[in-house]
Amino acid sequence: MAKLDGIKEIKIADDVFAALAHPMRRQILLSIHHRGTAKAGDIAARFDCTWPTTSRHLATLVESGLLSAKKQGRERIYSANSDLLSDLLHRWAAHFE
Amino acid sequence: MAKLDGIKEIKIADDVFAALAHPMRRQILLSIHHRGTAKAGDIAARFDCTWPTTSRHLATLVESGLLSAKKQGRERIYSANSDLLSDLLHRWAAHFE
DNA sequence: ATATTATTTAGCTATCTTGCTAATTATTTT
DNA sequence: AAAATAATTAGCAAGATAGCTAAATAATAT
Repeated sequence: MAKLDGIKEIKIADDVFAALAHPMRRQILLSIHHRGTAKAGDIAARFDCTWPTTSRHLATLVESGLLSAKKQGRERIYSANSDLLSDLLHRWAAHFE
Repeated sequence: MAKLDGIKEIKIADDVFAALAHPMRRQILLSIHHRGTAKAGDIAARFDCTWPTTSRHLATLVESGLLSAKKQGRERIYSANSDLLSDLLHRWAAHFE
Protein backbone atom coordinates (compact mmCIF):
# COMPACT_ATOMS: atom_id res chain seq x y z
CA MET A 1 0.00 0.00 0.00
CA ALA A 2 1.79 3.10 -1.25
CA LYS A 3 2.36 6.03 1.10
CA LEU A 4 0.72 9.17 -0.19
CA ASP A 5 0.52 12.67 1.18
CA GLY A 6 -2.84 14.26 1.86
CA ILE A 7 -3.12 16.56 -1.12
CA LYS A 8 -2.28 13.86 -3.61
CA GLU A 9 -4.70 11.53 -1.88
CA ILE A 10 -7.52 14.06 -2.26
CA LYS A 11 -6.74 14.62 -5.91
CA ILE A 12 -6.67 10.90 -6.60
CA ALA A 13 -9.90 10.31 -4.71
CA ASP A 14 -11.51 13.06 -6.69
CA ASP A 15 -10.51 11.68 -10.06
CA VAL A 16 -11.08 8.06 -9.19
CA PHE A 17 -14.48 8.40 -7.58
CA ALA A 18 -15.62 10.63 -10.44
CA ALA A 19 -14.43 8.01 -12.91
CA LEU A 20 -16.23 5.26 -11.02
CA ALA A 21 -19.46 7.22 -10.98
CA HIS A 22 -20.38 6.06 -14.47
CA PRO A 23 -21.65 2.48 -14.82
CA MET A 24 -20.11 1.93 -18.22
CA ARG A 25 -16.74 3.02 -16.92
CA ARG A 26 -17.01 0.57 -14.05
CA GLN A 27 -17.84 -2.21 -16.49
CA ILE A 28 -14.99 -1.25 -18.80
CA LEU A 29 -12.61 -1.30 -15.89
CA LEU A 30 -13.76 -4.70 -14.65
CA SER A 31 -13.64 -6.07 -18.16
CA ILE A 32 -10.09 -4.92 -18.78
CA HIS A 33 -8.94 -6.08 -15.37
CA HIS A 34 -10.29 -9.56 -15.99
CA ARG A 35 -8.92 -9.84 -19.49
CA GLY A 36 -5.53 -8.50 -18.42
CA THR A 37 -5.31 -6.14 -21.35
CA ALA A 38 -7.65 -5.08 -24.11
CA LYS A 39 -7.53 -3.12 -27.32
CA ALA A 40 -9.88 -0.17 -27.65
CA GLY A 41 -11.73 -2.12 -30.30
CA ASP A 42 -12.31 -5.08 -27.98
CA ILE A 43 -14.00 -2.78 -25.54
CA ALA A 44 -15.90 -0.83 -28.17
CA ALA A 45 -17.26 -4.12 -29.53
CA ARG A 46 -18.51 -5.18 -26.13
CA PHE A 47 -20.64 -2.17 -25.40
CA ASP A 48 -23.82 -0.86 -26.77
CA CYS A 49 -22.71 2.61 -27.74
CA THR A 50 -20.62 4.19 -30.45
CA TRP A 51 -16.89 3.85 -30.61
CA PRO A 52 -16.23 7.54 -29.90
CA THR A 53 -18.27 7.33 -26.74
CA THR A 54 -16.26 4.33 -25.57
CA SER A 55 -13.10 6.13 -26.53
CA ARG A 56 -13.98 9.05 -24.32
CA HIS A 57 -14.74 6.81 -21.36
CA LEU A 58 -11.37 5.14 -21.87
CA ALA A 59 -9.71 8.55 -21.90
CA THR A 60 -11.46 9.49 -18.67
CA LEU A 61 -10.26 6.28 -17.04
CA VAL A 62 -6.69 6.89 -18.19
CA GLU A 63 -6.90 10.46 -16.92
CA SER A 64 -8.01 9.19 -13.52
CA GLY A 65 -5.07 6.81 -13.37
CA LEU A 66 -7.28 3.71 -13.31
CA LEU A 67 -6.14 2.60 -16.75
CA SER A 68 -2.87 2.81 -18.61
CA ALA A 69 -2.64 2.90 -22.37
CA LYS A 70 0.17 2.11 -24.70
CA LYS A 71 0.21 2.37 -28.43
CA GLN A 72 1.15 -0.69 -30.40
CA GLY A 73 1.04 -0.10 -34.10
CA ARG A 74 -2.33 1.31 -34.86
CA GLU A 75 -3.91 -0.32 -31.88
CA ARG A 76 -4.09 0.97 -28.37
CA ILE A 77 -3.66 -1.51 -25.56
CA TYR A 78 -5.26 -0.69 -22.24
CA SER A 79 -4.52 -2.28 -18.92
CA ALA A 80 -5.96 -1.69 -15.46
CA ASN A 81 -3.93 -0.17 -12.63
CA SER A 82 -5.67 -2.44 -10.22
CA ASP A 83 -3.40 -1.67 -7.28
CA LEU A 84 -4.18 1.99 -7.36
CA LEU A 85 -7.87 1.24 -7.17
CA SER A 86 -7.74 -1.48 -4.59
CA ASP A 87 -5.44 0.59 -2.37
CA LEU A 88 -7.71 3.57 -2.58
CA LEU A 89 -10.83 1.55 -1.86
CA HIS A 90 -9.21 -0.13 1.12
CA ARG A 91 -8.00 3.18 2.49
CA TRP A 92 -11.48 4.62 2.20
CA ALA A 93 -13.10 1.56 3.68
CA ALA A 94 -10.67 1.85 6.60
CA HIS A 95 -11.95 5.33 7.34
CA PHE A 96 -15.35 3.84 8.04
CA GLU A 97 -14.37 0.99 10.33
CA MET B 1 -20.77 -8.67 4.79
CA ALA B 2 -24.38 -8.74 3.63
CA LYS B 3 -25.37 -11.02 0.78
CA LEU B 4 -26.81 -9.11 -2.13
CA ASP B 5 -28.12 -10.17 -5.49
CA GLY B 6 -26.56 -8.79 -8.64
CA ILE B 7 -29.21 -6.25 -9.62
CA LYS B 8 -29.36 -4.69 -6.20
CA GLU B 9 -25.58 -4.59 -6.07
CA ILE B 10 -25.45 -2.68 -9.34
CA LYS B 11 -28.08 -0.21 -8.18
CA ILE B 12 -26.24 0.37 -4.93
CA ALA B 13 -22.90 0.79 -6.67
CA ASP B 14 -24.47 3.29 -8.99
CA ASP B 15 -25.93 5.42 -6.24
CA VAL B 16 -22.99 5.12 -3.90
CA PHE B 17 -20.23 5.86 -6.40
CA ALA B 18 -22.22 8.79 -7.76
CA ALA B 19 -22.64 10.11 -4.22
CA LEU B 20 -18.92 9.72 -3.54
CA ALA B 21 -18.03 11.60 -6.70
CA HIS B 22 -18.44 14.98 -5.04
CA PRO B 23 -15.69 16.11 -2.67
CA MET B 24 -18.02 17.91 -0.32
CA ARG B 25 -20.19 14.84 0.01
CA ARG B 26 -17.15 12.76 0.87
CA GLN B 27 -16.18 15.27 3.55
CA ILE B 28 -19.71 15.40 4.95
CA LEU B 29 -19.75 11.65 5.16
CA LEU B 30 -16.39 11.43 6.91
CA SER B 31 -17.39 14.19 9.27
CA ILE B 32 -20.66 12.54 10.27
CA HIS B 33 -19.01 9.15 10.62
CA HIS B 34 -16.39 10.55 12.96
CA ARG B 35 -18.84 12.55 15.04
CA GLY B 36 -21.25 9.65 15.24
CA THR B 37 -24.25 11.78 14.44
CA ALA B 38 -24.75 15.37 13.38
CA LYS B 39 -27.57 17.81 12.94
CA ALA B 40 -27.98 19.40 9.51
CA GLY B 41 -26.97 22.70 11.06
CA ASP B 42 -23.70 21.28 12.40
CA ILE B 43 -22.79 20.26 8.90
CA ALA B 44 -24.03 23.44 7.30
CA ALA B 45 -21.91 25.44 9.76
CA ARG B 46 -18.80 23.46 8.89
CA PHE B 47 -18.86 24.08 5.17
CA ASP B 48 -18.30 27.06 3.04
CA CYS B 49 -21.54 27.05 1.10
CA THR B 50 -25.15 27.92 1.75
CA TRP B 51 -27.41 25.80 3.89
CA PRO B 52 -29.66 24.74 1.01
CA THR B 53 -26.64 23.46 -0.90
CA THR B 54 -25.57 21.42 2.10
CA SER B 55 -29.11 20.24 2.52
CA ARG B 56 -29.17 18.90 -1.00
CA HIS B 57 -25.89 17.07 -0.56
CA LEU B 58 -27.31 15.51 2.59
CA ALA B 59 -30.40 14.44 0.67
CA THR B 60 -28.22 12.88 -2.05
CA LEU B 61 -26.30 10.95 0.58
CA VAL B 62 -29.50 9.71 2.21
CA GLU B 63 -30.85 8.74 -1.20
CA SER B 64 -27.71 6.71 -1.86
CA GLY B 65 -28.10 4.90 1.43
CA LEU B 66 -24.84 6.25 2.84
CA LEU B 67 -26.61 8.35 5.46
CA SER B 68 -29.74 7.88 7.51
CA ALA B 69 -31.79 10.76 8.83
CA LYS B 70 -34.27 10.98 11.61
CA LYS B 71 -36.31 13.92 12.67
CA GLN B 72 -36.07 15.05 16.25
CA GLY B 73 -38.17 18.08 16.96
CA ARG B 74 -37.22 20.68 14.42
CA GLU B 75 -33.79 19.23 13.97
CA ARG B 76 -32.73 16.46 11.67
CA ILE B 77 -30.12 14.04 12.93
CA TYR B 78 -27.94 12.32 10.38
CA SER B 79 -25.82 9.25 10.89
CA ALA B 80 -23.55 7.34 8.55
CA ASN B 81 -24.34 3.81 7.36
CA SER B 82 -20.71 2.97 7.52
CA ASP B 83 -21.15 -0.75 7.02
CA LEU B 84 -22.87 -0.31 3.71
CA LEU B 85 -19.98 1.76 2.47
CA SER B 86 -17.17 -0.32 3.83
CA ASP B 87 -18.79 -3.52 2.54
CA LEU B 88 -19.22 -2.07 -0.91
CA LEU B 89 -15.68 -0.74 -1.04
CA HIS B 90 -14.26 -4.07 0.12
CA ARG B 91 -16.32 -5.95 -2.44
CA TRP B 92 -15.10 -3.67 -5.21
CA ALA B 93 -11.54 -3.83 -4.03
CA ALA B 94 -11.82 -7.62 -4.07
CA HIS B 95 -12.71 -7.54 -7.75
CA PHE B 96 -9.32 -6.04 -8.45
CA GLU B 97 -7.11 -8.39 -6.48
C1' DA C 1 0.66 6.30 -53.65
C1' DT C 2 -3.97 4.63 -52.25
C1' DA C 3 -7.02 2.32 -49.65
C1' DT C 4 -8.15 0.28 -45.34
C1' DT C 5 -8.18 -0.22 -40.48
C1' DA C 6 -7.93 1.40 -35.62
C1' DT C 7 -8.80 4.93 -32.97
C1' DT C 8 -9.30 9.72 -31.48
C1' DT C 9 -10.83 14.54 -31.83
C1' DA C 10 -14.25 18.11 -32.98
C1' DG C 11 -18.52 19.93 -32.69
C1' DC C 12 -23.26 19.68 -31.45
C1' DT C 13 -27.37 18.93 -28.47
C1' DA C 14 -29.71 17.19 -24.57
C1' DT C 15 -29.58 16.17 -20.01
C1' DC C 16 -27.70 16.33 -15.27
C1' DT C 17 -25.42 18.71 -11.54
C1' DT C 18 -24.33 22.35 -8.59
C1' DG C 19 -24.69 26.58 -6.55
C1' DC C 20 -27.40 30.51 -5.54
C1' DT C 21 -31.58 33.27 -3.55
C1' DA C 22 -36.25 33.32 -2.18
C1' DA C 23 -40.12 30.93 -0.45
C1' DT C 24 -42.08 27.26 2.39
C1' DT C 25 -42.82 23.90 6.16
C1' DA C 26 -42.49 22.39 10.74
C1' DT C 27 -41.41 23.08 15.47
C1' DT C 28 -40.51 25.59 19.55
C1' DT C 29 -40.40 29.78 22.29
C1' DT C 30 -42.48 34.00 24.06
C1' DA D 1 -51.03 33.90 18.28
C1' DA D 2 -46.70 35.78 16.76
C1' DA D 3 -41.94 35.50 16.35
C1' DA D 4 -37.98 32.81 15.96
C1' DT D 5 -35.41 28.71 14.64
C1' DA D 6 -34.12 24.54 11.86
C1' DA D 7 -34.28 22.82 7.83
C1' DT D 8 -36.16 21.78 3.19
C1' DT D 9 -38.16 22.74 -1.37
C1' DA D 10 -38.72 25.62 -5.59
C1' DG D 11 -36.87 27.84 -9.25
C1' DC D 12 -33.21 29.53 -11.92
C1' DA D 13 -28.56 30.11 -14.29
C1' DA D 14 -23.92 28.33 -15.17
C1' DG D 15 -21.16 24.64 -16.01
C1' DA D 16 -20.21 19.73 -16.63
C1' DT D 17 -21.25 15.25 -18.77
C1' DA D 18 -22.69 12.01 -22.15
C1' DG D 19 -24.32 10.67 -26.27
C1' DC D 20 -24.26 11.17 -31.30
C1' DT D 21 -22.31 12.03 -36.24
C1' DA D 22 -18.72 13.62 -39.03
C1' DA D 23 -13.93 14.65 -39.63
C1' DA D 24 -9.14 13.84 -38.64
C1' DT D 25 -4.90 11.17 -37.51
C1' DA D 26 -1.90 7.36 -37.68
C1' DA D 27 -0.36 2.93 -39.10
C1' DT D 28 -0.64 -1.01 -42.15
C1' DA D 29 -1.70 -3.38 -46.33
C1' DT D 30 -2.20 -3.34 -51.41
